[in-house]
Amino acid sequence: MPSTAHIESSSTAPGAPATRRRRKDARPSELLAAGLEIFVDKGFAATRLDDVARRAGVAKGTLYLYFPGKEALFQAVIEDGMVAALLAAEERMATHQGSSADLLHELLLGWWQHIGSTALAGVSKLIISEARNFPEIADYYRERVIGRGRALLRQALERGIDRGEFRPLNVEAAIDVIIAPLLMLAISRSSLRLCGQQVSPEDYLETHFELLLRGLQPAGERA
Amino acid sequence: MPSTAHIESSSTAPGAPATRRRRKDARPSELLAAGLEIFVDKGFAATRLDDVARRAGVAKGTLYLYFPGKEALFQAVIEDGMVAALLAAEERMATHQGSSADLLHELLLGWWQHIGSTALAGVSKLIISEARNFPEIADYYRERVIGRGRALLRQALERGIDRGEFRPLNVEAAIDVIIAPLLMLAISRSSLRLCGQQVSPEDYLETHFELLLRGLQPAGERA
Amino acid sequence: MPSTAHIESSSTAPGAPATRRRRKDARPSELLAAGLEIFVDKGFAATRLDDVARRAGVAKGTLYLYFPGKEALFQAVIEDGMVAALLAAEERMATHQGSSADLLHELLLGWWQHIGSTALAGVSKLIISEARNFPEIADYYRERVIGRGRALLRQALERGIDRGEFRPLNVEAAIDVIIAPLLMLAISRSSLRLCGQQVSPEDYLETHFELLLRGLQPAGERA
Amino acid sequence: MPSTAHIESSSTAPGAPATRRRRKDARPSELLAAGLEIFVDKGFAATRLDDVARRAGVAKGTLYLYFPGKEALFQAVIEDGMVAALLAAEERMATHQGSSADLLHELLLGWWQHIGSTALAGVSKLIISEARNFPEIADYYRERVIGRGRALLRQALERGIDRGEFRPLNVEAAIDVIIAPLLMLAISRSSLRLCGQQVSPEDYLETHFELLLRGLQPAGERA
DNA sequence: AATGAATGAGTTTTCATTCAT
DNA sequence: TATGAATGAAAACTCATTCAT
Repeated sequence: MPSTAHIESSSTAPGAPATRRRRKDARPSELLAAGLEIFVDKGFAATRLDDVARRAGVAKGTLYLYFPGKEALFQAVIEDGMVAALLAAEERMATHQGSSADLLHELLLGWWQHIGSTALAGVSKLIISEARNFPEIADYYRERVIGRGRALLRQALERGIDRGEFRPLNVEAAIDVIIAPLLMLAISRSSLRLCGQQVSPEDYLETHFELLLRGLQPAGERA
Repeated sequence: MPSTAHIESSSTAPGAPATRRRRKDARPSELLAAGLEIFVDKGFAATRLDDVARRAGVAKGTLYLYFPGKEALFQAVIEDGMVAALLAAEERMATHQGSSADLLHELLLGWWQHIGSTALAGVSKLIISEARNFPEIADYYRERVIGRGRALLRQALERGIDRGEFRPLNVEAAIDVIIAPLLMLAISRSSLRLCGQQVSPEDYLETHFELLLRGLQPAGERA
Repeated sequence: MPSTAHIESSSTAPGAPATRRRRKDARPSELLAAGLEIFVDKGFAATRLDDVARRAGVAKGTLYLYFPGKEALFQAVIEDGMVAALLAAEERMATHQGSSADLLHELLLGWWQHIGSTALAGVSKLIISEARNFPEIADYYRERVIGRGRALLRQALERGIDRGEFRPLNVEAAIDVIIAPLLMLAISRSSLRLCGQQVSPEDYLETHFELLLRGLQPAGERA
Repeated sequence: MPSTAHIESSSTAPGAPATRRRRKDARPSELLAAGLEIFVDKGFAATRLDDVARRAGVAKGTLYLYFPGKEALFQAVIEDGMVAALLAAEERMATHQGSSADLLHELLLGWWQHIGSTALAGVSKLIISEARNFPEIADYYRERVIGRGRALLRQALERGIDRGEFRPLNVEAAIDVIIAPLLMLAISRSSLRLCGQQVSPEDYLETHFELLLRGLQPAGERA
């Protein structure tokens, strides 16, 4: 329901024929949304296709009209989520003009607004839970999604270091350290608020940013 | 209930009779270890008890002599892991005398040495993956394990702030932000190195610590 | 019920309007032909109505406009095949004037030309495969088709015996023995050439006839 | 039930322990027998594994302890039947000493006694019905079983021709023609007595033999 | 008339759990 | 205690049949 990956072009012009045309084209995304929800909730093995179908408002058999099987649905769910996440990420990168600190801030908040706080956050938990059972999917996710995110951060960090805004440091390690709290936030929300939930996501992210910014400052500068 | 899953060989006391030590005690821990491994690998639902038994070197039926069912085994595995983790944590807290920075460093490294790098790390992934399916377990874990870890960190942070070694900040949020990279490291190792694996765990942790320390420094001080 | 399955193009009368002849009549025979092909190939249970429809070039739903269900289609296919086979057989029996041996030869070859070598041969395999699942159909087939064939042979044999062209023998048993190679040939072609296929159908039938003729000769006569 | 392919060595010495040992070793052949019966009756697709299990007196799941799936059971059933049939055939071939006519007679009757009249006859129907769905099985059957039968007949015919007992003729075609009534008899019994059933199998075979023998006689000889 | 999306009963298959040995 | 054969409930998947368009 929330943020279905495909932004349904339900915008059939107001004057369009009332003929509620066969659901054919809407179905897949309804199923994907339902699948995402339940897969995230229960995991792959514990998810019953019957439940997915019911949540999507169709019968079990209908699901098989659109996906050849459980695994295919799972893959489609992930892929769909990834595509949406990447689209969201790309948009973020509109050439930024401010300071590197601002850019960083922008990245963190942007992630939260367009991914972390949406249903897409669940994909992360899913990948983590099922990585061992679906290594190819995990690989793909690491390359495409994580990789993209890392690249964005790398750009920001390196620019900051070049400009003397940030102190030199082990960039790759830093990237991972910066991403971790984001992923944990996403996971936590999909899991059962294991951590990072004693405070609001906003405070959490703000604190993360503050610590990070000071942590990156060149020696001798003031906060 | 049955003690540690991993620190086996505890009773191979030199003077012990060559006769195999009472299997009764050994079996459960072998089963727990096998269970942990496979549950972490596959998740609860996808784990076949048959596989667990085989890995433990017993027949499927034997498992039922020690645990009333799959779920009970799962709970025992988690509990066992948690107990071990807590024991490891407590030992760490021997009244520390150095600076708060040192204490923090000690906490991070200690976690790595006694938990993050051991099989116990898998428990985190397990909890995350199954939290929604076993809310009580997740609750318990959050209170006991995460809670304990948070308490340790809180102590360290508050002491540092009190002593003027750290700047004042949103402690609860900071705790979460500090823990996140640790959890991600643990999870990552149990999953398929989704992140935090471009660099060695040591570099990763060191970078985390460096960033953190500077991030915590009172304004005006030099790194 | 609807006539022959295969002798299509019957009404392409020269003077017919260019407008496609009423489809209504054509559909069933297309469906029957498609049904025969696939039922023979896969058997009743393994045949998907979807495939039959596709092969007939219509949608699955269309099939239900002409037949109330799968079983009805099956029955119609068999019936249609039987009717066609009987028509073919009757034509053969135009009062024959030659020797009984010639008549026999005529019967065997005629069977081959009008049934054995056509799609109708498949019906035999179908009946054999499904007899136990559709006893009424098998009964009907035995009475009508096999019975008719047996009658033709009986006539020929008895005429030959009466005229002294053939030796007296157990006519009923002989009929079965004579028919068997024909049926096996038909079946074999619909199955996967299990036997009777080391040689051409023509040689096979010729050898059958030769053996038979000598076998029927009165004692003391030369071949 | 009749003629289970594996002659169960139930011959556990009379004094053996009464301990009805786990059925483990008896199960497969019970399942094969049950499978043969039902597969022959219904065909592959229409056979429910549940029924096979029930007929074998076990639960559905048990079947899977011995065969990985429906298709595997099917293959095993065929293979088992073939092995038994071949064994029966080989025994028949004890060096025969009489006339070629006697040998032929022996072959036909022997086939009836050891195959045609037993449950093995059903395998033929099965192969014919399912040849198109399981081409490899059909191929194997043609080579091994039919091929073996043809070889036996070929030997007999060629010997007879060499000795002048039979007239020269197209041996390969003759083989097929001779086998056909046997196969039809077997099939007929497994199907619904479509033919060859107006008379007893014995009369049928006797008539077949008589016709055949006369049909094979050198020109000029008396019956 | 024709279509093909949707349905759900029916089968195959898996696996936690039981229990006789 | 330990075993592993047996069970059957539960879930994936198929496909004949229906029906709104």
